[in-house]
Amino acid sequence: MPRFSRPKDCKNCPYKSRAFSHLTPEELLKLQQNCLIIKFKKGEIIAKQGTIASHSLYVSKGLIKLYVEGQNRNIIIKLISEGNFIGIHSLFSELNTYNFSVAAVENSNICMIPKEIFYQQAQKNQNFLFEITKNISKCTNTIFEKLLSLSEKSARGRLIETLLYFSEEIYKSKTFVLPITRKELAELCSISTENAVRILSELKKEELIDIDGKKITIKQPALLAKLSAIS
Amino acid sequence: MPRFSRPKDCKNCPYKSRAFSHLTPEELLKLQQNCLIIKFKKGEIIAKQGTIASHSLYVSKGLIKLYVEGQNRNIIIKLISEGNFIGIHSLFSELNTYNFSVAAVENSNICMIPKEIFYQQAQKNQNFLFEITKNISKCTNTIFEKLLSLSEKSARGRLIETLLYFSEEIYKSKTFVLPITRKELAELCSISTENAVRILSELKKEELIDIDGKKITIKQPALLAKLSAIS
DNA sequence: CGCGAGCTTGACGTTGTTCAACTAGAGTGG
DNA sequence: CCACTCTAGTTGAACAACGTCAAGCTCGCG
Repeated sequence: MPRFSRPKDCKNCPYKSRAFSHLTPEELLKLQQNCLIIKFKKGEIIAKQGTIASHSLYVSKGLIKLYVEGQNRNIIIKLISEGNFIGIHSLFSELNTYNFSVAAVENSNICMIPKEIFYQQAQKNQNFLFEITKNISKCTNTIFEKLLSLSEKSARGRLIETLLYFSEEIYKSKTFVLPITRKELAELCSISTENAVRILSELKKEELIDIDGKKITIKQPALLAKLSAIS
Repeated sequence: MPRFSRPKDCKNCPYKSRAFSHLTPEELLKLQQNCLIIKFKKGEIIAKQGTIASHSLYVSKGLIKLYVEGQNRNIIIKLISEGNFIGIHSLFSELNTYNFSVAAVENSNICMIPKEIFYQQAQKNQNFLFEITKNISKCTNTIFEKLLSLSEKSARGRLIETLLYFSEEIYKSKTFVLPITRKELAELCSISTENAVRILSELKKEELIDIDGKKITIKQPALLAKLSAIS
């Protein structure tokens, strides 16, 4: 099985970005012809901190993590699911090297368009660029929220916040299967693995959640939301 | 003395944004005619967290702080000096309310252009929007760096980093006068005021810096840089 | 069957916050 | 002009939160 391919029909792709709906059929075709879909297996690195951002990256299938390699441990900035660009702001910043790494959390397909083509398109179509700009703004807000969370909340508050994020935003269900390891969960909250495990155990003991391996059930969403807000 | 005025000659303003150099004389004039310069005294609030972003904000004189009001204490995200937009990403995000507050650290002049006018201009002139997009990307990177610093470094490391920032980036001198109080310095590093004072005293005792009230001298920049990186 | 990775728990030390007390200087009103 | 008050700055001590180290456990895989 080939590890890469050309997209067949971007126009009718159910996962395409809203930005692409602003393009003319010709413009879309041009991007399609220059786009490569690369398949990444779980755990594989998609982009590496410090390398030059030569392509736009877009998740067309799967789940990836955007993280920074620290001296001791990594920090996961966020998970990105299908239908979203990855760190698109890096393409527009002065120094165009990635200040983060990207890896596949699940088997994923990534659409890659050369930076120049993407740039040309942004220069040509106002609404496209506008949509990209909004995208970057949203990304800024996400990081902003994370900064606040890190600065204001305790480890417990951040972990609860993350669990609710999975439950409410990603899976939209009170029961879900964590797609990541305990270590990654900890890295996502910027706490130690041991502390993450400890807090999970406490929350179970307090009957706020239920745990069965990677299967987690939110038992008291309202109370947890309150706890996350104040602690 | 009036607290607000219309700009007289944006074209020749020495502090104007690079984005404005992409405008035609007519476009610039239109912005100028719709722009208000508001004078804020030290300590006054320029924009309040939760309110709607109705104008673009630009620092044409002075120094301002962009901060978030927490339950216990504030968190200063960054200081912004003259020649820069303030939280421009808020203008382009879905919900257009500020998720931060802005206040004058020194007496400052702020140029305000109604959002609609600014938007129209962005829609009309490709290069202008492109420059704004780069601006937002840069802002994202700044917050990103702050997030990393907060997650990786100790209080001591963050404080040293901030001192070096003032010395190297803002004042470009080994001796400078802190424009902010100890409390604000602490909020800028996301630590308690007491801890900030304590660390400053330690650094003085260790002969790494010198302190005389708000006047600070960096005595061993290289060593401090090293300390900031690893701690 | 043994090995390693992921997970879990306990013990302990470090870091940083909070509380409390004190000082210095600036501004205010009698 | 002097007492008063308020804020900023400073230092010490107690305490809580969190990370680190160590040990053991389970499960899947070679």
